[in-house]
Amino acid sequence: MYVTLSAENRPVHGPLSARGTTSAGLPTLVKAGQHLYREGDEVERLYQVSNGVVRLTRMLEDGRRQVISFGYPGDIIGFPADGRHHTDCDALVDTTLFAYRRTALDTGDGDPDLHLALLEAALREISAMQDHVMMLGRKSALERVASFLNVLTISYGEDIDTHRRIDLPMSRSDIADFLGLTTETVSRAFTTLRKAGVMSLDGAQTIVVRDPCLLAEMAAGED
Amino acid sequence: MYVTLSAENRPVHGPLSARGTTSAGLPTLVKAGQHLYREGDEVERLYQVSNGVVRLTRMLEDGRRQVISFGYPGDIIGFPADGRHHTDCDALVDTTLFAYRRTALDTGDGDPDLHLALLEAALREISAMQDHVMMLGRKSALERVASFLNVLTISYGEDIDTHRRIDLPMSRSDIADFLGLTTETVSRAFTTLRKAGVMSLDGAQTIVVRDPCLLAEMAAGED
DNA sequence: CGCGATATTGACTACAGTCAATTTCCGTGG
DNA sequence: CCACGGAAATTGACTGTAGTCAATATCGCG
Repeated sequence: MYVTLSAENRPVHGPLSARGTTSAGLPTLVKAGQHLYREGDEVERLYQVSNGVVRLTRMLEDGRRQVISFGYPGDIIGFPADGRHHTDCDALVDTTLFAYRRTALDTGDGDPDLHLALLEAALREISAMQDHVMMLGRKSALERVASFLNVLTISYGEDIDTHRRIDLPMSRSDIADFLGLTTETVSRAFTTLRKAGVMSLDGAQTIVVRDPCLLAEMAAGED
Repeated sequence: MYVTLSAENRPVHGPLSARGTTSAGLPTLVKAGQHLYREGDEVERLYQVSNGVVRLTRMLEDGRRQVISFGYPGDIIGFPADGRHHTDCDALVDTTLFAYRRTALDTGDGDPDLHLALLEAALREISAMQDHVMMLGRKSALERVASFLNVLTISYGEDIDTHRRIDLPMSRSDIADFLGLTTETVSRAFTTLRKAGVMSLDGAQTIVVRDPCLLAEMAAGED
C-alpha cells in the first residue's frame, strides 16, 4: 500500500499474465486472523491479493511491532530477500489471493508477461517503502493519519451521496503501528479531523470523508 | 545501505556478471556534490557504486528532506518505478560507479547472470527499506544513531589496534535527515555515546568505536 | 440487553525539537 | 607552520508534540 499517490502507482487488478492456465495464479484462501506466512519462512510463492486485506508486520526482539504495509486487492506481496520472508503476513478479514511460483519472479518460468509484471511490482514496492520512510521520518502525527486516510479514501473509498466512505478493516492499534504512533495519538488525530469537519465516524470502523480536499491538504501539511 | 545486519545482506562487490565485456558496467565518475540523477528523471541506467559514497534523497513540497539511503561500494542504486527515478542522487565524495543498461533489469539484455544479480539487489532493497521503516517507526533517537553507527562500523569500518575506525563522509545534517531527527539530536546522541565509553571522535568526521558490543546493544535498545 | 474488547478522553510526563550561544573544525593564505 | 575566518558541530535553555498511564465511553457480538 502506497502512502502517497501518483497517477502511476495504482496496482493492476486481475490476473497478471495474458497467458493461460499455467501461469494464472492458483487461488488461495486465508481466514481472518490466520497467517499466510511468517518472517524467516522460505519463500515458495508470491501472492496477489484478490479480495480482502492482509497485514505485513515486523517485530523487534523486545516486542515492538511495526506494520510494514497493508495488502489491498491488486497488491503483490511476498517478495523474498535471500530466499526468505522478512515480515509476517496475516489476514485482517477473510482474504483470497492468487499464488505464483517464486520462479516466476526469478526466471520468468516460461511466462515473460508474468515475469515482467512481478518485477514491476517489486520496483513499485521499493518506491512505496521509500514513501513510507519519508512519512515516518518527516511528517507529524496529524499529517501521517491524514495521509493514511487520504490514500484509503482515494484508492479504496466508495462514493456515498456527496461524500466518500471507507471501511477500516484494521484496528487503531494496527494504524498506530503502521504510522509509528500510539493508539491514543491516532485516536486524537481522528478527533481533530472530525472537529475540523474533514470527516465523521459511522461506528469505529467506518469513516465518512466530508471534505476530501481539506484531507489532502492536511496530509501534505498545509494546515 | 541496510540499517540492520544479517549474514546474508552484504552487497557483492566487483562486476555483477561473470560474462565478458558487453555486460560489465561502464565506469562513471561523479565528483563530490554533483548529481548522478534527480527525482522524476527517466531511468536509463542502474549503477553499482565502486568507490565513494552517494546520497539518495527525497523532498516534500515544503522543503522537508529525507535521506532515503547512502550508497556505499557494492550497493546497487537507481531502481526505476514506472520508468522514473523517485529520489535525487548526489555524491558525498568523488565517486565511481559501474553503469548498467536499464534493460538488463527488465529483460536480462542477453545476460542472465546480470539479470538475476540486479533482481536480487532490488529484492534486498525492499528488505532494506522495510528495516528503515521499522527503525523510523519504532526506535528512539539514541537507538537510531547507535544502529546507524553499528552498521557502518561492521560493514565499512577498519580495525585500528583493538578498536574500529569509521570515516563519516556525510554531515550531521545528512545523518539527521536519514534518521528522521535533527542535527542537534544527533549531536547529543554522539555525546551520550562518547560519555558511555562506546566511542570517541577524532575530528568531526572520524569515529573510533571502543566498545562494539555495547554499541550493538544500544542499537537494539538493551540499555 | 449485557458484556468484553476497542476506542476515546483526560492529566501528566518525557523525549525530541527549536532557537540561540559557543566551540570546534578545517581549508586558505600569510 | 601557524593564524584566520567561515562553516559545521556542540551545548544550553526552553518548548511542544507525542507518549504514558488511567478513567470513561462506545462498539459490536452473542
